[in-house]
Amino acid sequence: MGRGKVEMKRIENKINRQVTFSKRRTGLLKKAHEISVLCDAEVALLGFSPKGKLFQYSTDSCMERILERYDRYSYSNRQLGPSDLTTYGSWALEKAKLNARLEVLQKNLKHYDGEDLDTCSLKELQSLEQQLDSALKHIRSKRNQMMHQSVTALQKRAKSIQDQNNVLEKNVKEKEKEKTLACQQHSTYINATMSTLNIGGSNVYEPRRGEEEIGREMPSWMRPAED
Amino acid sequence: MGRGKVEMKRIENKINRQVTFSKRRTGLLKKAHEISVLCDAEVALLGFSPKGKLFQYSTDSCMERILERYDRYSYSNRQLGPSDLTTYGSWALEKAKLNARLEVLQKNLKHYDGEDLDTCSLKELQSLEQQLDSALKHIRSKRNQMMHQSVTALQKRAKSIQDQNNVLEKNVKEKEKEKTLACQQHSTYINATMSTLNIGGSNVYEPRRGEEEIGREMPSWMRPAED
DNA sequence: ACCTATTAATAAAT
DNA sequence: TATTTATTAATAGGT
Repeated sequence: MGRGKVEMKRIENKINRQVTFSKRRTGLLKKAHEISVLCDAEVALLGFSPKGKLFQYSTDSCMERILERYDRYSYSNRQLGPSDLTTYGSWALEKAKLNARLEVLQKNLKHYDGEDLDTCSLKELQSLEQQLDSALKHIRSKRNQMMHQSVTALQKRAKSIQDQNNVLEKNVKEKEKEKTLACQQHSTYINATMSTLNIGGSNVYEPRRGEEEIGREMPSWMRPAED
Repeated sequence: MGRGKVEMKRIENKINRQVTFSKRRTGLLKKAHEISVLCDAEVALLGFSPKGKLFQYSTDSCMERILERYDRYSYSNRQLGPSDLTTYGSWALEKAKLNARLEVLQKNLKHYDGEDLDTCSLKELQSLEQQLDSALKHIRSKRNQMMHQSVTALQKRAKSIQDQNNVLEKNVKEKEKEKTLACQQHSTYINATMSTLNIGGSNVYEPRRGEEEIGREMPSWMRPAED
């Protein structure tokens, strides 16, 4: 919304970026507040400007309570144990548990990244290989599906533009026909006058059509991934 | 925006409230993402639906880093001493950070298992595919290396056993020779006696070599996986 | 879930 | 930075 669409990528001009940030921050905070009020939802929003300055919003100005709830939610959702072990004494235990869990997950992730394999047995390696192979199949299938969707959407769009084009072209041809007719009538009149006054020459204006933009907006996967 | 203005107060109708929440949540997440991309800002957004279900967004899917930055920012801004870290609110934040990190890791793990791919963009899918592909290469290379090591070790062991064998065989042949000689001497003596006493026949003890055990201990990858 | 009239957000200009 | 305005985007209410 504004004078023209915006591409969803970093605004390179520093000034524009800062201005847009200010406007959009206002909008974002407003929207966060609105959903909070209208829908009885608890919302916490925080961020940093391109300059690194903090901005935040939280329902009832209570960031801490929401973060706490987030904590409890994350916790209970993963069924790691009672979520209300938030008293002083339990903190160390909780932290230890979380850290332990983190460690396990990170090790697994490392394996999935093909790192830290020296501690694996051959059997573990084989099972890992099998799992990754299967995951890769899933991912490729999903990617193909998404690409196909993109292509379909593009084709649809191209067709719609082509239709529009045909209509326009027809329109233009009619207009030219009318104009030619008018010119002929005019020059007939001029020539009659000319022959009387003995002056020569006549000009007809030829309009040019702008270039079309089909294909300018291609889906992201058609472009090479940046960095 | 919609068919008429809306009053900024809680929507009483439960259905409408839920529908509006869903729509606005989508919009809010989108706006958060947009300001993040367009303006190079780091944004974290989290909240709970009227039903209490969590939703969240964070730049680069890294809630943890942003909470940490928030933590540091608040910290330096308030210019508080380390003692403040022992207040309840700081615990909540610490835990939130850990939980956020856990969540990211678990999501990644799911992706690595080929699950939960619907929330991925095409670009994310492609990067995931690339990563898994590379990991798979590492893993296969590691596996080949281990197999090769196994084979080499086997060959070495086989050779050493063969050498031992040769020694033993030589030894045995010598022993036999000696025995044969002894027998011959003995039998010469016996025969002499025999011929005197007229008793016939003779027996030579023939030792049997035990079976060798080469190949009994094969590396685990040569066996079919159990169960 | 999809549609569309209408309001809201905002990009660019000032 | 604030205001204006043309334009796009979000969405309320309906199907």
